[in-house]
Amino acid sequence: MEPVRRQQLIEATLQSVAELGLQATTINSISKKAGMSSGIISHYFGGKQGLIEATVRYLLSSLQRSLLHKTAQGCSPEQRLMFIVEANFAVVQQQSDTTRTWLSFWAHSMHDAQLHRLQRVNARRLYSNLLYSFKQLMAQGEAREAAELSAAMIDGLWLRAVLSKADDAQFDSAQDLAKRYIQSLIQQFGV
Amino acid sequence: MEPVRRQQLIEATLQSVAELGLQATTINSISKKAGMSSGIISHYFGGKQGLIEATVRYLLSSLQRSLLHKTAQGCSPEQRLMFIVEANFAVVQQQSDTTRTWLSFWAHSMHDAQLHRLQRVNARRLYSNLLYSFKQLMAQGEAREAAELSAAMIDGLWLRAVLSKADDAQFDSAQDLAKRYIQSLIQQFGV
DNA sequence: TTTTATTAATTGACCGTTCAATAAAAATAA
DNA sequence: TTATTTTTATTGAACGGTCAATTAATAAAA
Repeated sequence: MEPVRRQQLIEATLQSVAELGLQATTINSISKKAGMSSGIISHYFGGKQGLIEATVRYLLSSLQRSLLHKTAQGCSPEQRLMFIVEANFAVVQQQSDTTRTWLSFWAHSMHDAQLHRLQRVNARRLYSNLLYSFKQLMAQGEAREAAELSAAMIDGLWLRAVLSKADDAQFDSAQDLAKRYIQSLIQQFGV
Repeated sequence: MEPVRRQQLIEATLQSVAELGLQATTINSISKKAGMSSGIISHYFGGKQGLIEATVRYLLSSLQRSLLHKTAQGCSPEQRLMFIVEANFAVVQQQSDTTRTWLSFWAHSMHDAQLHRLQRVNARRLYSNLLYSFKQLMAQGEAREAAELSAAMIDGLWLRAVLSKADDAQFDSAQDLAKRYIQSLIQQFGV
């Protein structure tokens, strides 16, 4: 029963944060959405904080899993870079907007040590995923700069799309810009 | 007395949000920092919400004012673009980090209509400030794309620096990357 | 005195957590 | 099989604390 309930509560949390924001998300708003009692949260997660943290961990591993799945049967470095962009933008894919949920969590990470650790993992992972492929296309020094710039461009396009409450078409357009930017980096620095 | 008190309360709000986050900022934490009673907030701002909104407005106008000041006695399009970057990164300037304060506000804007309007103003202003200078250096179509990409790059570098709790040196390094990126855009698209 | 500025105590709503009670399921004994 | 006990899963009311907002009282200035 435990793994089922944990998953249900995590999904209810995602829904509640997407809808109300982290600020207005309470154990009541979550448990009501999950169709359970409020006490169950403390029972399975030790408290609200534990559930929030588990939810972020779930998002993180989803992102990672989606990238691994796309690159499972090998691909070229260029293609892998495009997959990284897709994975990072496709956080939207699932029902409702998980995007604003990420933003809530990252903003909160500035004042929460545990969440900040998770944020750091996420930022470094994007960078090293990019670096790995760039290194196969250019010298190490250029690859590092390309990875840093690409990471910033992806996050920046994503952030501006989220904040302006962009629709799917606008998200796709931002994703295209990110891809074209990476291709221009390859052309500029590639051997 | 009113304008003095309003300014004091706005600055106390900035301090409190930078220190505790928007989530944990209460009318008590603000009024204590300002050395006043909690009731004064309702008196001058109608309530907590009004004070938060006034604080964001103050940040927005500070940003705009700082750019206007730098470009007061005319400058070349390239130089103006560099000034835009500086203005957007120098939100740090004042004591303590105002940066995480911005992040708190923008995250909250996803669930607050009034704040969302202010965010939209800010995003568009950065874009059109950039566009104005790019148009003097390249064709309109290229200028539009350059402005969009630059805005995303600035925001992305800024976001990653804030989230990783970068120190002043790392912030400067991010700022340099942004400037160099804009220069590369000019070289690429410039007539 | 009248007006303005400010305080500090109070109010009612809501927060997260705890916990005794209960329902359902599983195990054991008859 | 049936009856009984034990374990597991879940509830929801109660508690202590904190929030934003209000308000009557007070101090200072005009």
